[in-house]
Order: sequence, then structure tokens, then C-alpha cells
Amino acid sequence: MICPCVTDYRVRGGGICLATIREVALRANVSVATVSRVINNKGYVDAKTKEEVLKVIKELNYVPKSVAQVLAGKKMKALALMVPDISNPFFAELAKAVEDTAYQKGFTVFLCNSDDQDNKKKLYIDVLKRKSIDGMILATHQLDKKVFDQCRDIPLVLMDRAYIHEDCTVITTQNRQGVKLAIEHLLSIGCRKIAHIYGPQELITAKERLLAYLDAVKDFSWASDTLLAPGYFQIEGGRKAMRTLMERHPDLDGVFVGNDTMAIGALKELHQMRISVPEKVAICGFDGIPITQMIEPELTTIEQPIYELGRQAAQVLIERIEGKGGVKKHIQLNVKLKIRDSTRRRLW
Amino acid sequence: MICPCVTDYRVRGGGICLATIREVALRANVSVATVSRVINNKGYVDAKTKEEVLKVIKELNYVPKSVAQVLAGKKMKALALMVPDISNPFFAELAKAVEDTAYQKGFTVFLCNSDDQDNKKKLYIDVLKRKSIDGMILATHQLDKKVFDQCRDIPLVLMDRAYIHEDCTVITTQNRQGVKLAIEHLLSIGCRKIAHIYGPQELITAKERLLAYLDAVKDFSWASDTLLAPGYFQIEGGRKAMRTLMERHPDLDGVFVGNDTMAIGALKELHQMRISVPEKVAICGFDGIPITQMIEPELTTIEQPIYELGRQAAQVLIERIEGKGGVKKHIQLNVKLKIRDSTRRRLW
DNA sequence: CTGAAAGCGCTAACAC
DNA sequence: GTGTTAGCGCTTTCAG
Repeated sequence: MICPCVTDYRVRGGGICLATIREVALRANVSVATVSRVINNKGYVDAKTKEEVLKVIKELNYVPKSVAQVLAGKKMKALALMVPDISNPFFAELAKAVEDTAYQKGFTVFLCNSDDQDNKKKLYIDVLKRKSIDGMILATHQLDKKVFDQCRDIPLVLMDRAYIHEDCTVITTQNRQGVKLAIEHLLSIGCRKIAHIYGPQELITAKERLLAYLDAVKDFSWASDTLLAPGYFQIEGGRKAMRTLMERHPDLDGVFVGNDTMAIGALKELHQMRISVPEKVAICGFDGIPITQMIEPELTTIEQPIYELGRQAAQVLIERIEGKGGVKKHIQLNVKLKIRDSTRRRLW
Repeated sequence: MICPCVTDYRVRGGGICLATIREVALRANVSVATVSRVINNKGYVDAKTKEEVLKVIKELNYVPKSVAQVLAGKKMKALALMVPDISNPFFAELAKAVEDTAYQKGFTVFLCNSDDQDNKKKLYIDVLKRKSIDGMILATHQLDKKVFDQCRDIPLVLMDRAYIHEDCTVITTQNRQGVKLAIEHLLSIGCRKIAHIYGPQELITAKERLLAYLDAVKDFSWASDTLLAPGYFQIEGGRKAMRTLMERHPDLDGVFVGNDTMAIGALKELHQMRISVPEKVAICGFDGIPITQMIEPELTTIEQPIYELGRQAAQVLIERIEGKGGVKKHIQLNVKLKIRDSTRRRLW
């Protein structure tokens, strides 16, 4: 199993070694320093010499090894993205954006699933630091202070967290504004009794959305704690919450659901209960994951710019790694109301 | 920005350097070789010495740098997973499985989106090789021979490809068997005219499914080329194909769709055309992505063991990297028919 | 403009 | 058992 393009090879540590800088130097009749200069396009090199070196590099199919470069003081050009669960469409979309952006800047990304377990996060961070990553995006739900401190020594970007006082960039979306849009919209289509299915309160996003809901409805006579039900950011949770709410308030005519996943569960439950959406009950979700457009009826939702979130996270991180630009402390992105069939009433 | 746990630090190349093996050796009054021995748990070390070294390692919060280890001949313990698009739920699930498995074995994974562009793949592979990855899982759709050759010098696992003759493991699922199950099922619920929406024929999976469909229906009087329509493995494609088919064959009563994504499109179109599923037309997809259970009606599908696919890919790759076990050339996993509402008829 | 040489942090002979 | 030391492949002064 020898690569045909390699003229000289040796085996060590079980792997194949490709051409080295020394071999290039030898063949081009220059020193390794010169080769290094042309590789890095840095320092003075005679045009002719450079040309010759480049030729040999191509001939030998030479590529510098990152590990050697890192050991000698350069960057690995690798990031890590930590998410709770990549199979969650929100994080998959985020990962895509991060990967795209990183790729464009010549960076490579390690994908880490935290499963939201602190010990896994800790171990991962250690392993990643050993591997000389240049920076990290933490999009994981829970963030233990210890875990956070553990990565204080590398550039960090946090998503949806409150450690704004610390020396790292935080990217968030306008949760409160989004909730406001949702409630206003539900009211505008004639809803008179709007419930809320909320997510796990340890998560700052879930908490903010609940608080914003409470704030938005507090002046209505129908406002009540019995219009609240927990859905744990899961489909099944959304189902159960919906059932509970309908039992408590058969006259319910609108629900603002804390995320799209739970909203899908709510929709399924209403379907099973033969309650028509949006005629009898209108539903509005939050997040704007792709599935919202695949289901029937399509789900009205507060769309977060997920891709943009990931893109900016990666971009800011890389700028920081490369020492460019001032460190932005806090970036907040806008949300948008996407009106779809789950709140589109024909007659009223 | 200095990590408090580091007693001695120096800056080089813009980053912070943590403790080195030399510092540990100094402080423990032993040589670096001894420290290396305890780190790697290899060679003779006196119990007391070992204890002392371990103590110092903990004190200094020392971790060996992978780049140095690799340069000295050890493995990076890093894999790469290349997928066409991580935001596709199929690949997200696959990535999760690969990541889980790799993590358990102490490996870390680079996520690469190929977008199915050959030049992107090529560039990526070069970058990854530079970074001394130990192996790679190619789950990307198209596989150019050149791209393939480019990574022949590192352990490779391919998914759903036909390069079985080459020296690398290939993992596939029973496409033909799955199609057979689908058609038999549709026939069993009373379908008398079954159409097929097929995917892009450059993809081996799409091709196999089409061929298997043709084979399964060839003896029926209703079999016809006009029962075939392309859907490009996309929602919109599925919609259009469905409409075309209904226009051509208003008496259609069953559709076997080449993947779940297109099936969702088909379902949406039927909904819009007010054709009831499964009463008038029964639908069966292929893949078993999670969304199939979120929509209404839930989609009957041929479920691939996606997680298992990823798990085995990672496992086989790692075994190979570590030189354990014989190299399995070809692994084929079973599919399963998941009967759900889109083919569950009440009366017949 | 170019080369020699000193590391970067770690491993693995090879001596003792 | 333990230490010495020669690399691994590259970057970067510092001379020339």
C-alpha cells in the first residue's frame, strides 16, 4: 500500500511518511530554510530559486506536516464545535455553518457531542487541548463553571449563555423580542386565551422565553399559571403538555410553544384529539428548524438565523485566533416571525 | 489570560504553552524517559518513582501534546468523517454514531461537508492528511476515482459504494431486500398499481432501489415506465414527481418512494391535492429518518440501521488503525419494514 | 538573498 | 530500573 506519487518513503509508527522538507531542499539544492520561506511565502527568496523549489515540491508531491509546524510554533488551524447532540436539526444546521465558514478560512473542525454530560465535556476539552486546537465554540446546553474555566486558556465563543462578563465572545438571539412577536401575532389573528409550553428552565433560552411570555400576557384577564405546561424541549413533552393544557382549558385558542420540537408534539396531539389547527387552536413555535416546513400544517414559528449564528461564531472565533479585529464581546442576532398555516385562519 | 493552574508558562506562536515533559521530569527528579514511561504505561518503572511522577503530573496539570507524540511516531487518534451535508438528518445521525464510537475509543473526529463537490473533497483530503489523521470514513455521495485514489494511503471505510474490489472496507445496507419488503407490503394491503419515485441515478443506492423496484413489479400487468418519476432525493422533487404520477395515473393506489425526504414531498403534494393517504394512495419511503415519525400521517418506511451503520464504520476503521482483527472487506446490514399510518388502511 | 543551527515536546533505542 | 540522546519535520533567529 504505497502511494505511487511518493518517490521516497519510509515507514515509522505504522504509517507512511511522505516527502519531508529536507528531501525537497536536497533535491532543489537549497537549504530547508529556503524551502520553508517559499512554503510560507515569507522572507526574501530569489524568484528563480523559488520557482525551482516550487517545481520540486510539486514533483515530490510535498505537503508540510501540520504537527511539525505546530511544534515549531504555528497554528494547527483546527477548531472544535461542541454541541449537545448533532442529530438535533438545530445543531446540525449550526454545525454546517461552522464547518462551511471554517473551511473557507482554511480551518478544520472537530465535532464533539457533549450529550450534556459534564464529565464528557471535561474529558473532551482535555483531549482537544492536547491536540492543539486553536479555539472552540461551545454550543452545549449546560455550562458548568468548572468546564468553562477549563477552556479559558483558548479562544472561546459561547452561544446563548450569560457569561458575558468574562473574556470571551457570546452570541445570542433576541429571545424576548421573538416571544413578543409571537404573542402579538397570536393576538392579531384573534386568540383570546394563549397558553405556553416551556422548556427546561436550566436552559437560559427556555427561561427567557417563559419570562417574556409572562411579561407579554400579564395584563390580560385570562392570564393564569394554569396556562403553563412543561415540555422539556422534546416531542413527547410537547404532546403531554398539549393534552394537559386542553384538559385544563377546553376553550384555549392559541399556544406559544417554546421550541419547534415541542410544537410538533403539540400538533400531533391536537391531531389525535381531532382539534383543528389553526381554526380551533393556533400554534406558534420557536427556532425555525427545517422540519417546520415539512409537516402539515406548516408551522408558524419565530425563526432564528441558525446558519448565521454558526457563521458568525466561526468567523469571530477565527478572527480572534488570527489576532485580527477587536474582540466583540456580545453579538445579538435578530429573529423573524414566519407566518405559516398553523396560525393562518381563513375566517374571522 | 493565563491559566491559574500553570506554574510555569511561556508564550510562543501566540499561544500559551502548558507544562512539558521536561518540567515534569525536573520536578520529579527523574529523566524525561521515565516520565514518558509512566505516561505510556510502558517499560519498567519503580512503583515509588511512578507514584512520584504521577503526583507531579497532577500538580503541574501536565498533559502530553499530541503533536509532539505524533512527530515522534505515535498516532494522532483522529478520524475524519466526510458527508455530503450534515444538515441532512441521515448524515447527522450517522455523524452522531461515528462520534460516539470514536469518543469511546479515545478518538476525535473531524467533520467534513463535501457538498458533493470534487474540488472541495480533494482539498479537504489534503488538509486532513497534513493534519495526520489516522483514518477516514467517506459517506459522501459521489466518489471520483481520483479522490478515492488520493486517500488510498490511509485506512478508509466507504459507505454504500461499489469499490469492493479495492483494499478498504465497504459498508452497505440491503437495498434490494428493502425494496422487496416495501413492494410486498404495498401489495399485501391491496395496492394494485404501484409507482416509484426514484433518486439520482449516479448514486448507487438510488440506482439499486430503482432496479429492485423494476424487478419486483415486472410480472404485473400494470407495470409500466410511466409509473416512474425522478425526485432527486429532495422534497420538492418528491412533490413534483407525485403530481406527475397522479396526472398520468389517476387510479394509482400506492407509491414506493426512493427515500424519506422525497416521500415527505409526495405526502405534501397529495395533501394539497386532497387525496387521502393511505385510503386512496398508500406511501412507503426508505431510510427511516426521524422525521418520518413527526409528520402526519406517520410514514411507513424501510428503516436502515443508520446509527449502527455509523457505529460499525467507526469501529472497523479504528480496529484497522490499531492493527487489530482481520480487515473486513464488506459489511452489509439488514433493513426493516416499519409499518406506520401512511400504509395502514382501516377497511378493505 | 541564503544557510547553519537551535529548538518545539515527545519517543525509543541504547547504555549503565 | 533509569538516564542519555538521537531523531520526528518544521520555523526562525542569526550570520554571512
